[in-house]
Amino acid sequence: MTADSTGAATATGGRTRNRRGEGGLLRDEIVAAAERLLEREGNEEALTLRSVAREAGISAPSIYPHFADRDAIIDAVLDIAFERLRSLVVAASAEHADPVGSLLAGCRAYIDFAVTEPSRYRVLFGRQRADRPVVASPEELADLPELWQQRKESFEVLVAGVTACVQAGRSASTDPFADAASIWTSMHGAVMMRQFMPGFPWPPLPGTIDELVLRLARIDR
Amino acid sequence: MTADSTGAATATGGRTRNRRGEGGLLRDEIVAAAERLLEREGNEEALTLRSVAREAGISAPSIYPHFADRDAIIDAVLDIAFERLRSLVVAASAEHADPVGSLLAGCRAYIDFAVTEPSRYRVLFGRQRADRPVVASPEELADLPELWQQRKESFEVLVAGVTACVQAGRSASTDPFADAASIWTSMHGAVMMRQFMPGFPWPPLPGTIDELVLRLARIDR
DNA sequence: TGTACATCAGTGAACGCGCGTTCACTGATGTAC
DNA sequence: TGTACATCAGTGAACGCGCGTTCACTGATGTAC
Repeated sequence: MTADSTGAATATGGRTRNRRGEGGLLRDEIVAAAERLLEREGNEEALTLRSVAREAGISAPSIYPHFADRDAIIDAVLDIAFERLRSLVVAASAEHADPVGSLLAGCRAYIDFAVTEPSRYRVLFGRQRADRPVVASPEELADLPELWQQRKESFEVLVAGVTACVQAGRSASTDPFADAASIWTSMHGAVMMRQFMPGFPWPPLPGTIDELVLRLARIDR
Repeated sequence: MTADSTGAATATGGRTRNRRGEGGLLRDEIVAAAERLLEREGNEEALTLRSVAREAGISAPSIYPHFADRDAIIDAVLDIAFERLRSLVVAASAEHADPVGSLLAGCRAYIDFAVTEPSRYRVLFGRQRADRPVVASPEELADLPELWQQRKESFEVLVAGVTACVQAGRSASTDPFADAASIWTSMHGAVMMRQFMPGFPWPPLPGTIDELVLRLARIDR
C-alpha cells in the first residue's frame, strides 16, 4: 500500500494519511474527486457529501475540516470552472486583431467549453442557486459578490467585443450591452436545448453560432 | 367531514373515499396535487411520490393503482403543460393575418408562458429526461414518441411562421428550419438565463425578444 | 325484500436505502524539555 | 540523545430524516340469488 506522488488514495485499501501540517492537501483531493465524479456522472446531483468522500477514498466526516457543507464543495468546483471558461474565452479572443474575428473566436470558445465539458457548463449556468444578488443597473455591476463577478467578467469580454466592432465601424449596434446580452443568452439556449433534446435534428452548432452572433451584433459580412 | 363537489380531500381529516367505479377520479386529484405542489415549490424535485400523496391528502401507496411510479406523475403534468403552451402559441399566432405580426405574437406568447409559469416551463424544457429518441433529419420528425411530438408541434408552428414571412417576401431567410431553431433556442436561453440570474440588469424581455426574432428571421422593419 | 358475498378504494406498518451530520475515538508525528 | 506529551489527520458508529416500494389489511358498496 503505497502513496502515489499526488497523495491520492487508492480506491480499495486504506489511504495513506497526510503528514502533519499537510492536512490542507486533502482539500485539493476532495475537489479533484468532486470534479471526477461530475465528469463521470454528468450531473450535479451526483455530488453528495458521501459520494465525494467515497470517490476521494476518505470517510464522510473527513470532509468537514475542509468544507462547511456540500454547497461549499460545489462552490469550489464552480470557481475552477469559471476560471477555465474565462481564460479560454479571453485567450481565443486575443488571438485575433480584427474585432469581428475576435468576437467570433470568443463566442466559439464559449460554445466549445459548453459542448466539450457539458457537466461543468451546467454547474455554472444550468441550475438555480441560493445566492441571488440584485443589481438595478449595469453601472452597479461592480458590487456583485465574487461568483457573480466571475460570471460578469465573461460577459464583459463579450460587451467589449461588440463595442470594439461598433468602434471599428463593423457593427451597426446601437446598444452593445443589450446586444451582448442577447448573444450570451442565445448561445446559452443553443447549447442547453441541444443538451436537452440531443436527438432533435439540430443544425450544426458552429455555423449556427456564427450566424447568430453576426445577426444579433448587426455585423455585415 | 363532508366531501366537496370535486371530491378533493381536506388537508386535515380523512378524505371521503370515492364511490365504487369512481376510483379513476383520484388520478385527476393526484395530478392536480402535483401541479399545486409544482406551483408552490417552484421546482420539479419537490415532486416526490410521498409529497404528492401528502398534497392530495392520501396515503403514499394509493398512488400506485393510478401511476406506475414518480415519473409517470410528472409525465402527466408534462402533458398538460405542453397542451397549454401549444394552445397559447397557436391562439396568439392566429390573431394576426400579417405573417410578421403572427410570428411575433406566437413568440411573445411562448415567452409569456415561460415567464408567468416558470416552474411549468422548466418541467417542459429545463431538465434532462430519460427518454432520448434520436432522429437523423427533419424529415424523420414524424416518428417521434408522443412527448416529443408535442414539443415538435410548438416548433413547427414556429417554422411555419418563418416560412410564411419568407413567402410573403418579408423575410430574407434562406433556411427557415435553421432560423426557426435559432429563434426557439434563443428564446429559451433568454428566459432561462433571466431565471438563473434574476438580479442581473437584463434588458426588458419583450423588446429583446422582438429584436431577436426580427434579426434571426432576417425581417426588415 | 333480504342477505351473503365479491369487488373495489384506499390504509397503516414496515422494509431497506442513501443522505447530512454528530460524537467520541485512534494512532501517527512533531516538539519541548 | 531520549522521552513524555500535545497536536494533528482522519475514522467508525450512530442519529434521524425522507424517500420509493411491499404487504396484508379494512371497510364500504354494489350485486347475485
